[in-house]
Amino acid sequence: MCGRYAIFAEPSKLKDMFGTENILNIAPRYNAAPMQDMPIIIKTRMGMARWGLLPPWAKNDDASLAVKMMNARSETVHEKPSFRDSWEKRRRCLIPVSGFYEWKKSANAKTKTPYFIHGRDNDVLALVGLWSKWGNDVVTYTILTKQADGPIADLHHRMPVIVPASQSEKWFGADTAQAHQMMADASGTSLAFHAVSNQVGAVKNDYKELVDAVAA
DNA sequence: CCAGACGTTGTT
DNA sequence: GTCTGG
DNA sequence: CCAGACGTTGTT
DNA sequence: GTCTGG
Repeated sequence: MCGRYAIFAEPSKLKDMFGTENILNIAPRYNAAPMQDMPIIIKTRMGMARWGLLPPWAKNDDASLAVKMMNARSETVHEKPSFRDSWEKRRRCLIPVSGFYEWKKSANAKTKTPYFIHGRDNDVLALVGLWSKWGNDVVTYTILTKQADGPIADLHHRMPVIVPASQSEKWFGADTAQAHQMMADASGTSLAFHAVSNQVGAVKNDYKELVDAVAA
């Protein structure tokens, strides 16, 4: 799945990659966590939104509800009450990430090791997601997931749905059947990963060395 | 009818 | 063990 | 996702 | 808001 990630690309590079009409002056992040405001792309605009989808019918700005919606299974997203509305109304987004983290438990489950997963060529990855608006100004999003393939299948059996940035227009223009097809076709074969410091576990830590390789 | 959930991953 | 905060 | 808290009364 | 469970 995807419960922590990094985005440290130059804002101008994101603008070029996704062809957005605006640019966001965002600081590099090495340890983005659910319930934080992060950049997302909706069609040709880039803006900030809070990670963890709060459904429009929520009675309050309910953090315990929203945080559970940080991921949505691509296979069943259309039928879940929490995501249905966003799915049917094509409230799609792309989440730019430099890479994301997964924790692998040891065989005896006593310890866990964090890994940083990134594109083999270190390009920014475009994760697909859905967004929702609650009230007048709470915009939230979720990251879609699917069965893992490629090198990281050894690490985890689920992974975020990743599409080439060049398919941005296709993603936003697709009907729901085509969108499902795009997600089914998404692959993790061009990913690579390495073990990183346990320091990434604490959300308060947010510095560039977190993505550096350490002995596993 | 009302009350309560509404999610994922991973582990058993 | 379970919930909350980040 | 992980880390860290998990409580009350009364006082300022 | 809508569905499920009781």
